[in-house]
Amino acid sequence: MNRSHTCGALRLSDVNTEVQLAGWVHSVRDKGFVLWIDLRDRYGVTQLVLDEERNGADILAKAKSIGREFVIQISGQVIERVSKNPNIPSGDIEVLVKELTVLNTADTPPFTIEDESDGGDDLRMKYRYLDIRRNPIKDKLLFRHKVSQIVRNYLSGKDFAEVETPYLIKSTPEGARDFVVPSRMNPGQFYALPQSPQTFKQLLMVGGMDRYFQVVKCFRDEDLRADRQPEFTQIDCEMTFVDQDDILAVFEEMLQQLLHDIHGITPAPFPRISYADAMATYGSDKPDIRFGMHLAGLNDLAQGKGFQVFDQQEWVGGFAVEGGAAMSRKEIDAWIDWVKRPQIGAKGLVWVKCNEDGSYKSSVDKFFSQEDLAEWASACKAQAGDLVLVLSGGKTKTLTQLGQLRLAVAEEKGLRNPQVFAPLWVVDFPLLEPLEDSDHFHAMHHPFTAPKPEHIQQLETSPKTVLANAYDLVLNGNEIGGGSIRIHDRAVQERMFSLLGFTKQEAEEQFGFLMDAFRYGAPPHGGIALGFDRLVAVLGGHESIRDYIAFPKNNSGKDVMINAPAPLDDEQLGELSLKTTS
RNA sequence: GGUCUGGUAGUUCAGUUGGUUAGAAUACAUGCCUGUCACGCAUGGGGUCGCGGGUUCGAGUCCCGUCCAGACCGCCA
Repeated sequence: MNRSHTCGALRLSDVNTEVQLAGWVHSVRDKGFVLWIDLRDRYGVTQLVLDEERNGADILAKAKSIGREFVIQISGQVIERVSKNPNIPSGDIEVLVKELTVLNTADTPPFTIEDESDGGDDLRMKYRYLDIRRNPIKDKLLFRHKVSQIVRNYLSGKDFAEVETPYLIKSTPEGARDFVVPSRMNPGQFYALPQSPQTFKQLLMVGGMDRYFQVVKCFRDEDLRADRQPEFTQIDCEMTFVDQDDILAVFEEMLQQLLHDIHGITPAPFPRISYADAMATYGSDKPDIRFGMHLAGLNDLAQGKGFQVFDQQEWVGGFAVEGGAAMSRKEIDAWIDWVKRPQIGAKGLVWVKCNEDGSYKSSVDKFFSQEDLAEWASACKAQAGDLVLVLSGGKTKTLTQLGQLRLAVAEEKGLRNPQVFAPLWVVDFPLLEPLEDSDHFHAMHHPFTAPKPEHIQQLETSPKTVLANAYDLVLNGNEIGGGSIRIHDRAVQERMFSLLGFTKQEAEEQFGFLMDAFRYGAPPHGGIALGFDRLVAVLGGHESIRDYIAFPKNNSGKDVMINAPAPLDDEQLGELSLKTTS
């Protein structure tokens, strides 16, 4: 069996060439006297032609019996088309079929194998192997390959070595829920699948690997979203003898390389903003900076004027929507309903229209003068014709709500253009988050993140104010990577575990291997992990990561094609000591 | 764990206030068609209205429960 060309290769310059092609029958157009077959493979579509005069009745009859998605092989001669099709690259030629072999028949597929398929998500996932024949999915998988090649080449060129770390490891209580694997040879004991290779890559640094990367599967047993899968891929990296700026420089250049090679863009040096500024200005630690609409605090201007709703709250703030004064009452009411949804949880929404004539019209005219409203508009940098939207409440919660409203308004106004790329670094994250109902803390990044050296002495005295050498890489409102300088000092790591509520014994049991390693000359090190699926999706201009994964799980963590997960039979359960045999 | 939306032909969907034999497009089958490429034309077959219960003279439509799918909240160091 052989083919001389792929189905995307032949052009006018190949006319008169004898060729062998193989592929799937995309469509058959039977015109009676003449019959065309669109033959498809990964590389494209080539039209085959058969008629009674040139091919004879036998082969024409054979071709008439062929259905969609049959796998066929033909040999024939490339000829120039009488009627050309400018819409496809091979549209100037067709292949006059001389021999035709049906390699395999096919049932009628459950959905059309077209760019705009009629198949719903569920059906497409069940027959994913058919879905992958469609250009949009095929192209996304090839795009993923391209991104991984650029990344691998870039990192290899920077002396990073790809090292594989184990998948069967130990469960730890910090972080997400673990997927666990029972050990047959060790009854009643379990491996866990890694949430990330974090400790192993640090041990590689202790081992002197100096620069490591891995394109690696990670596993988290948490509820899913459109951009979250139970198994997902990270570009995991770690470097020795570096500070934060060194790491940011390497991975800023990597994303620049990707944007350049993929989209022909050479972005300016990425802005760096602190976590505190990101929250204050954008109400998010992963701001979308493709557009303005910066948040502004309005406490000084809006409180103490007799409007009880504001006066009772910790914080009042808002932002300006360009041209928003033209919104109808109905449109504004829709936004009021939007912020009141339980997912957002605001009690209401105050609005101020900045009229073209310099006057103001608001939902709180009874309480505030034109001068008051002018000051709000000024604080939010609103111009005539803009609309100021204002929320109040607890500071953190209200900032988050405004941030969500900002994104939704931008989406509505078409400001979230997926072809525009706005990367930035968010830096200076707090090291610790206070836990409710506890004296202990939660690691904002993870327990191995180093405090800023100048903050180490206040770890115990003022833990909430300790900042970390931790950073996130953000692209278009998506967190596509995060990392930190790690702790490499045993004593500091012990203090960190203590703040997180580990007893000395628990820390020893969970992470003794790491603490031991720190006794034997652990070098300063740090790194980053990029969410590969999400990076590929955002670079590809899409929100959902599912179509960038060959065989994704659905919302319930199920693979509907192979029907996983599934029960085990009693014998297998017994072998794994998961069922007592009676 | 929670909120919301949906489930009707192989597929994507419509189906009014509860009322005759549940429709359209597409796919499929058959026939016709001298250059198609979303080919066209004609004809035809195709339905457990997710499942269970209830209200009613009568349920795709209303109510309750349940299953499945999707989006989101919680969760995701």
